[in-house]
Amino acid sequence: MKFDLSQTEENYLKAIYSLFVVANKPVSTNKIAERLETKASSVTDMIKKLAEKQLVDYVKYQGVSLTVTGKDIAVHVIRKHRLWEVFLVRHLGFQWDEVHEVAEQLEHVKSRKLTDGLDAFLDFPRYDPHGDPIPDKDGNFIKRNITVLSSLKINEESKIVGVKDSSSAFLKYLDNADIKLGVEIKVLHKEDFDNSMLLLIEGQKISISQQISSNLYVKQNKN
Amino acid sequence: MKFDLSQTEENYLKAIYSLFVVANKPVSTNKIAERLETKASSVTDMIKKLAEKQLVDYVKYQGVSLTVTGKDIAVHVIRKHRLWEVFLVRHLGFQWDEVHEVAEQLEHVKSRKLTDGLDAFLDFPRYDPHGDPIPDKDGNFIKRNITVLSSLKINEESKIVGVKDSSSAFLKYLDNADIKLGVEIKVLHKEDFDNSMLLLIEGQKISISQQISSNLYVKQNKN
DNA sequence: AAATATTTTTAGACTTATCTAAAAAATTAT
DNA sequence: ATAATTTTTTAGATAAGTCTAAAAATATTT
Ligand SMILES: [Mn+2]
Ligand SMILES: [Mn+2]
Ligand SMILES: [Mn+2]
Ligand SMILES: [Mn+2]
Repeated sequence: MKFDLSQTEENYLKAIYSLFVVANKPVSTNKIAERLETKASSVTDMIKKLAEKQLVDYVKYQGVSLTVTGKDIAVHVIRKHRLWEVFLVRHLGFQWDEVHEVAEQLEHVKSRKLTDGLDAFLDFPRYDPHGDPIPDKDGNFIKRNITVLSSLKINEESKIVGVKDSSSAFLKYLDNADIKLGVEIKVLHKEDFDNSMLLLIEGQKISISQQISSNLYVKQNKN
Repeated sequence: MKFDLSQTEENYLKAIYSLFVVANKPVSTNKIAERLETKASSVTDMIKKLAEKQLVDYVKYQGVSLTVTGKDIAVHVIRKHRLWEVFLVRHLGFQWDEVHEVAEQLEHVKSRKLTDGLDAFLDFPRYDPHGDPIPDKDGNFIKRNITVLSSLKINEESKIVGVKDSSSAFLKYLDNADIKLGVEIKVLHKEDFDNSMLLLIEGQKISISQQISSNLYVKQNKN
């Protein structure tokens, strides 16, 4: 079977994929609707279509999960999305909070040669500007050994490697606070009252709320 | 009024634009249908919609032409198409006969920052891989002073600067015959019988049929 | 185990873009 | 100028994707 999916179908697969990754069980109609900013009834209709194409497994009232083919397609779309984000930041002067909307469009362009050519042009980047791993041409991911900053204890040292929330608002906050991916941090203090943290980042002491620390991914230094 | 057109609408504007450029009079429903490989009745429907949005001027049974806004949009889409073609050839290893299909998709991606960023990244190219001029950000074209090779007379010298037919078949023929944009040529002989031409290209004598010579654009050397 | 609340599906309607077949207008030929 | 031909428009259908409102199934309370 030849798979020439619509942008809408691809977006559904991507949504189901990422919801499944966090929940680890069949995804509900409502969750998909919320993610895609549409109505549950529309989701049901689309799911039936995808089930017919054997891209999802669907049991009425029990949620959906991706078939192997469905997952392959979803991962391929994610690959394109993240490669384009790298391109936009590295070569076209985009900020990391500006790339998502454009990548949402570019990820649907269909051309194997384009995707793999872009990958090679960028020298096979392994992470996108938000620290998310980029699947290779066979759909293989790097499985990251990652923790959320808020779970670190006092005096633990680690490196900031990603963002959980990649909204423009959050990313701009990080820019202003001079918090970048790749920098080493040390937890100096944790406030019991509001769970805020005092960090040492590149010689600077910075205090961040739990809202912030729970949306930053870190990789702990082995010691 | 905000213009967020569908890909289909943009393709109609582009088709009307290029048909108008050659005909220099309102474009017929049938011509548009042929160009877009659709049916005349579908074209009539779409034209009505575009007329309502004031992107085309339309008089029943008398054909369509673009309004100023419609033309601006069409030219902007053409700009994107050609910029992407340059990118694909220069940076992703595409051949000039491979770019069109992908550019047809990329031209519909909406982001001013993307288009202008790409333009700057490419160092503001003035021509695409087929020799077609690229409109600048304000929609201004270079008006080329161009002739068709078949109209040259014996002993006239000129430079190949573009292709009229940019089908993959024709472009591949040119590759095989080692006929590239930018090379100087001289007309050695014209055959009365079939209008074929004997050319001198980079020291080589090459004979080409009229089918070929009438699809190559040249710029005559001033002497 | 019923009653209540929530989630999911169905039914029917709407929009965009397309098609075929028929009607209307314009063009060309006689 | 009439007739024949071609082009263009209209009418009515279809498919994709969406919506609202109502019905059905599932989950939660009591
Ligand atoms: Mn993104
Ligand atoms: Mn990203
Ligand atoms: Mn092209
Ligand atoms: Mn071109």
